[in-house]
Amino acid sequence: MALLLGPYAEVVLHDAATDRVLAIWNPISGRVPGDPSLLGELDTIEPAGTDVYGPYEKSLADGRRLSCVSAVLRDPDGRSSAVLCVNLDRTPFEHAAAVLQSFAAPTAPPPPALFEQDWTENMRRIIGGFVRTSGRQLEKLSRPQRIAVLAELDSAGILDIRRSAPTVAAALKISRATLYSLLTELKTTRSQP
Amino acid sequence: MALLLGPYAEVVLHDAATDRVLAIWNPISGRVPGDPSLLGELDTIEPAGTDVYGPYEKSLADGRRLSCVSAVLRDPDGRSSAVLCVNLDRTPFEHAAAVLQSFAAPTAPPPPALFEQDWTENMRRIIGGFVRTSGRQLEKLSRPQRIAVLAELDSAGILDIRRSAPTVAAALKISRATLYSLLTELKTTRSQP
DNA sequence: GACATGCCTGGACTCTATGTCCAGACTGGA
DNA sequence: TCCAGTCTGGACATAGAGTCCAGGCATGTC
Repeated sequence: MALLLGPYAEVVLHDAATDRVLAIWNPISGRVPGDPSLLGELDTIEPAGTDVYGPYEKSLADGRRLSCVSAVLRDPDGRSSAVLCVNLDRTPFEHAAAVLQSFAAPTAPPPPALFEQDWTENMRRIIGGFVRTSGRQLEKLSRPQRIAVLAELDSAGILDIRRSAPTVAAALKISRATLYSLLTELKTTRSQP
Repeated sequence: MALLLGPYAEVVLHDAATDRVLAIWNPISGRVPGDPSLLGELDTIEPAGTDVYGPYEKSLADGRRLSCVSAVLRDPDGRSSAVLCVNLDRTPFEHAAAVLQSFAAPTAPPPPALFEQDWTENMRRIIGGFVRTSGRQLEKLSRPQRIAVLAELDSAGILDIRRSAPTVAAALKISRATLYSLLTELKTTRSQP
């Protein structure tokens, strides 16, 4: 697979037991065998049916975005034993697409059609992404981490939506009171760092 | 210009005095000389500086989207006398871009990044679009027309944003009371048509 | 085990935004 | 001139947004 997909795809084999990288081909992310996988709660991402997840999106620290699929490889007895991930660097395609689009595109952003109708989906993606990259369960986040998630949600405009507060609090599994407590802390530390 | 831009661009010359099409080359929109221009309040769209507007976006009934620029050609005395519009069919470019994008794109929509941060921009575009297609000034819309705009704004989620009501009312140049009046009428007629 | 610390929580509370109502003003016809 | 339809500012009731606090529940320390 690594050969077929040329220099733009990274193929990683994870050990599900130790949560570490077993082998890696064409390492875009710079990981080496033995590194922690940070798969976190991959198993619970998509409880629907198959053992193949994705395609979903991940980002590298340098901003490149990857399209990823993962497959769980199971023992004969059914317990998972390894996870195979293929990460494709999208940037070249995005660049080419941007060239084509910009040729005729108005400077105004393409009418965002229906404004992100389902903001709860949006919210869940942000929270889910944080949980996955931080590698800790939602319930076990530290206070600063919770504040960080809130900052993301806030700057994504989620909190400007009517009646969102209770929903957001529920999604973060904290009380409404705590939500506001975190929020004021976020704002004060932002103005006096 | 029509020759240069091949089969994908329509060039139209409008008579500002009679608001009708003077001449048209390569008619994508199917208009012929003598047709009404429906330029509406083009002159007030972008009061900033020059006599060249755009690029902005228009749509055809069949769904194709056009990138458009307009230039006002003035008499020596400074009053406008004609408007030259170039409309470029974006669909071929969009198709090509879509092919490239879909190759590596996750099925999930690309994280709408920052949720349409500036919803007021969004709102103005919807209102502006309505005014332009209806061809009537904002202040002179009929009640059903106002309801129609509100329906668009509503289904775009604008009204689900906190504190949007006063801003929306102001943008529509109606009072807050009227806004709610229109809104209840919209909702009752929608449930009992 | 006793205590201190830090955070979370439910509930009570205040204040602001939302939505409703109405009398009066305005507008475009008959 | 009057009338019907509509818009408006202001008064109001209610729901939602934020704030506050006395507890509760962990964790860590002695």
